[in-house]
Amino acid sequence: MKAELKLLGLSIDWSREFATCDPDYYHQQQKLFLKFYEAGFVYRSEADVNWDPVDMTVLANEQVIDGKGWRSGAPVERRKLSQWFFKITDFADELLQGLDTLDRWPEKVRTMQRNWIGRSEGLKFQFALSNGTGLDVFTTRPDTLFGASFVALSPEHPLALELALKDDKLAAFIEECRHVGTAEADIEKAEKKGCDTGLTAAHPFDPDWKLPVMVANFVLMGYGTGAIFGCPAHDQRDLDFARKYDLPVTPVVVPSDADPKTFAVAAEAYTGPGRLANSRFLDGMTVEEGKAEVAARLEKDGIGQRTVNYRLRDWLVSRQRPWGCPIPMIHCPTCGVMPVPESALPVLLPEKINFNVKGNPLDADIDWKTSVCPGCGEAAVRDTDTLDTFADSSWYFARFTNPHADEPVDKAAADYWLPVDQYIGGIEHAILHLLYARYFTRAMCKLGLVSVPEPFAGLFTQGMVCHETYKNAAGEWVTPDDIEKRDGKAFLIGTDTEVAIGGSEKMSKSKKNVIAPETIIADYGADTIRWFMLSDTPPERDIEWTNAGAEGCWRFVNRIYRLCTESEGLPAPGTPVTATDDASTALRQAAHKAIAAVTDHLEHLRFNSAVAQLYTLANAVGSADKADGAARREALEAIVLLCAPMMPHLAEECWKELGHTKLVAETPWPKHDPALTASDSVTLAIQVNGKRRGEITMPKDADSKLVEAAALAEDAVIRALEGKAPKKVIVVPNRIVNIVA
RNA sequence: GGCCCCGUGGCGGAACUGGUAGACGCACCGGACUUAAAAUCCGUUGACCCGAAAGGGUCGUGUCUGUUCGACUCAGACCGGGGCCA
Repeated sequence: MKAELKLLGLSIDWSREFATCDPDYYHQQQKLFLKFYEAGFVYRSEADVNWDPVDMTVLANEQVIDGKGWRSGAPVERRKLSQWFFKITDFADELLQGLDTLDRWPEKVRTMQRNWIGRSEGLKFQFALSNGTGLDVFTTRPDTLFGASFVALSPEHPLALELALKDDKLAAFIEECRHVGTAEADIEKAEKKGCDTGLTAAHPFDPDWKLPVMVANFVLMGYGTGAIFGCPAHDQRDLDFARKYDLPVTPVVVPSDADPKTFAVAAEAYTGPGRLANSRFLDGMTVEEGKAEVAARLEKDGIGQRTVNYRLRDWLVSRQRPWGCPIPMIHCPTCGVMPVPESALPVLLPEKINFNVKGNPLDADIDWKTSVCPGCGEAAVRDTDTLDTFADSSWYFARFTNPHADEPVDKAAADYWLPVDQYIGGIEHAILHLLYARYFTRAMCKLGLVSVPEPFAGLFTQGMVCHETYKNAAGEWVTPDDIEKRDGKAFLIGTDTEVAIGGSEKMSKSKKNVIAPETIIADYGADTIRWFMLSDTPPERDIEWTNAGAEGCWRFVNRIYRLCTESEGLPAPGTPVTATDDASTALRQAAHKAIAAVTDHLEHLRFNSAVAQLYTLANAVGSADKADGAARREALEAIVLLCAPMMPHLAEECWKELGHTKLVAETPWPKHDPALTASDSVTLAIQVNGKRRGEITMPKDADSKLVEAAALAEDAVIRALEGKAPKKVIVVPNRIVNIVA
């Protein structure tokens, strides 16, 4: 990896290099963990967690994609375990509001994070149950309270579990629910099912109105209070459920164009705006007024409270893996959970790890895990979990500012460098890494370790490099290095054995569709591959690797080199350009326009457009035989300097060939001369009734009357008008003339 | 289901706040140089039609409507692809 980066000639300060698995790094991370612990940002709790049966570890919610572990792809299971959590939910609101300050982040990523945090305002209130207890529910639609027809508990709700002890049918139902995946999407897609508890709940505004209390598979324990009231007319899940169990469906919100007396809900719940109906004192109110009225009344009665609820869950960071950063905690039978004193850090991983054990090798390593309690000095055991490796990448950028500091973060260095000006990563990090890193930075900021609340001022999400995939008859992936193409079909090199050509996918080792950079660099050189990767596709899109494209870039590299070495009659470096003939002036204009355009494109990361400008300039130089030597030198030097960020090796070579003794790297970026980028004549298109009929060349900023007269005098215009008099002439200065006939 | 993004030649893609659609590259074809080839250089290339030619015309940015003197660009509906949340 490092060798590849060096071969590509990337400008990286290797003196700051570290690996997150270095004991020094995880030593600092353990200190950071303990600071978080002291500050109350970390807690331990028993909870239903996502268990990856292949990786044999728990995963955070963010790391479960479509019900599967993000690394292993195995369907996750639910387990109840005692685990460490970062209290990221305490930061939910500021993480959400902070998104508004990130104006150099893609809107898409900000939206994804907003959705993930999932803030919703609503009302928490209590139902009085027939067994004499109270049940808290959360709703975002208190306005629909008179449309309620049941109350539902999550299968994991404590009350459900308690009732199941005496109710076999309910216990069996809860057991059945456990077999559905933990992902919300799975639960959503599953058929809505429920089981009656036998209890009833009194409507908060009418003690005589009793609602059945059910346990339902679509109610999430992790959202709100794990209990809801169901209003079938205005929530699709509730409606599906009500239809199945034949519960009443009473519309209480009526759209403005419908009659309250006849409005009915059939197969689709109505979630739009409207006026309340069938709702006693709420009748006639809007949805918003209804929400406010119900909340105010229940708050006054002391059984309700307006609350904000988040979808975001706390970040589960314990991992049952023998690599990474050991959690610096000790479990003492007497003192409980004790942090390892800072003087006893780092807690190093064992030197030898025995993987031939069931479960976590650290847990099986008696020598390693046996310790003494820092409180009472008696025998105790270490926490055998390691931190989620996403923690490692959540603060490394702060460590980079001074990677050798004795503390996790050197404040002065961090203040100098942070926030990161331009962060680049794949869109797949939109929620995981980018949310965790934002959380860490805010937590560190609260602790005074850094001064900035946000880690990355600018974010750019780049695309992937893709390539065709190949499979042999046995269905195994075949690397492109072993393929040759004949008549659009692929064969193993030197044989008639055909292989199937699959779709183009992100280059990955598992699919073997990787072109190793070393090979390409050996064939074409590092600059060709750099140029190729930038040349056609905008960086945010996926790029399709084709050899044909690379060949074209190789030609350009050679062309630039030839232009610089074979041009004749160039004056010495630094010679002022004095010629004013047309050819020289035209070349100078081309050079300065390119300087202005390339500079602008590069600043906006539009590398493909910058490349196109350089081709245009190279074409201009190539055909400027008549231009003065000094003008040609100026244009060539512009090409070399403008190419340098993309093709540094070529640029230095050409710069030397052009007679310079300093490096391009030491040379200032070129500046364009505005006098040369503004031409004094412009070509305007002439339209008749919106159709282009010709063009005229006029002095820049010519008087509209003159432009109009010139346009009307054009042969093509006269022909198109067919003798009709123009009704109206629109002159857009320096751009276009449209004649309406 | 909701929200968001995307749809332009054979291909990758240009086109700033509505103002000459297809820049630039790839590929293809033709030509020059060469005994020949490679390399290099020059030229054509959105579709269709008229013309011997010069040239001229019609259509054209997923589909259909609309706004406008003028729409790849704005609005609405739809089709297709992708993403996020369900």
